[in-house]
Amino acid sequence: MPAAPNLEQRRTAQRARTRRTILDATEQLLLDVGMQAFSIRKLVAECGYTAPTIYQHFGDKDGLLDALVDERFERLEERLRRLRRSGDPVEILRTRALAFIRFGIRNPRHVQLASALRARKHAVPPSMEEARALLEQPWVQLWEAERIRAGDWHSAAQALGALCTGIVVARIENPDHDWSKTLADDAVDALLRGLVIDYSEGTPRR
Amino acid sequence: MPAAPNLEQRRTAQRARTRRTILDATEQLLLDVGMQAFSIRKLVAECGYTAPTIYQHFGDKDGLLDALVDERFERLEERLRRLRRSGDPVEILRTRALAFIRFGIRNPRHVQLASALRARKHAVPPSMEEARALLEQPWVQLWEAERIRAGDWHSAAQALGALCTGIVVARIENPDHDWSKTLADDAVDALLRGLVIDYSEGTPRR
DNA sequence: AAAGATAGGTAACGCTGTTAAAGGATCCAG
DNA sequence: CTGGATCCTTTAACAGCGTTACCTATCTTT
Repeated sequence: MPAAPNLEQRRTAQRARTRRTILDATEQLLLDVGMQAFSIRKLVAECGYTAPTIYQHFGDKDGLLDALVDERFERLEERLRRLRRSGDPVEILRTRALAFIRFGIRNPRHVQLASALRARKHAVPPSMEEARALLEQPWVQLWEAERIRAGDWHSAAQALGALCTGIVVARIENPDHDWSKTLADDAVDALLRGLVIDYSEGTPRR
Repeated sequence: MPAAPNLEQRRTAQRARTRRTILDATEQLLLDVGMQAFSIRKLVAECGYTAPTIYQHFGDKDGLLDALVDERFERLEERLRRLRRSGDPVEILRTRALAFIRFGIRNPRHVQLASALRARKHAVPPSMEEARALLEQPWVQLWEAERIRAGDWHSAAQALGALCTGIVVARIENPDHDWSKTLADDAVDALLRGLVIDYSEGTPRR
């Protein structure tokens, strides 16, 4: 049987609860009115707390949105970690890249927010950096196995990263365009074919 | 010898001049303070005109920025048109894609602005759409020559477009990262190798 | 029971985009 | 040469924004 909760424990628990409430309301309002029309005033009108409370917990409007984005990107990090780690590094790359793209397409507002936040401050949410690292890491093995066609290891990793963000950004920025259903698969496959030496044809896919 | 300018001609000339002044001041202020801190008040304090004048000419803050972006992207369109149109379509694609990326890297503020504007309104600057069309057009020839490896024609075009915007966005969003000097060349080459059937090795480049 | 910390509320400051109403300059008709 | 119409520009204000100095109530500790 657990001991009665300490004072400090209760306090931090309370803090966590109000943080949660505020974050949930933020997410809801953001989905309702869009990130352009989102404002602290509307948020406090809906979430029950008042402005200074929010500033006490998150410091800043950007801090609040940062927290929201970071939290969501932690899910991506988790998912990437859950995918299999062993086997052909190219296959790992392919799987992670597709998961990355899928996540971006399913969370357009958060991606957009992350981009806007990075545009004004220099800070990147740590979970996002972590996800990128997971997407770059398998390239090291390929490099050591001398399976990278041209250029250095960074170049290849950055190329795949750029392709992923490019697909996500393009699809987010004009969702009405009739995007090829197989775009992500085709593009990632093609880039990997072009970058890696012996991934030309005999891949298990298709 | 030209006739004395008509009244209407003189008026539109005058309009064009003030438009020019305002746009130049906008560009300057934007470069000075960054797009986050840019405001109409600061603009009117620097350009000599007052707020309603600007609203008369551009309708809106977004309209003003739209005009600025559109104007700049017309340069890209021109440059893409100036590049050679004949020869191997793959080579045309490669050249245009690299010009596209180069332009984005050299005009980060305008690209960022275009992205931000597209995020709130649905409108895309026409010159930007034109540039994209120029980047997609050569794919049709490749498709007719049955030189596209897998998927449909749209898929390939969208993949290359996504890679280009991805590289630009990535480099703009964190300019401090030490980007591989050959990233753009390597990435575009690799993707084309993976997408097009007989572009594997014997390209004139390198 | 007194004292002190702490979460939360009140009300204000300075800034923003935007616009209604008014002021002039410039051109045509008589 | 003069009266009137048509633009273009300015003055002054509105509503909403992010943010913060100050105050209040509640609850733990001594």
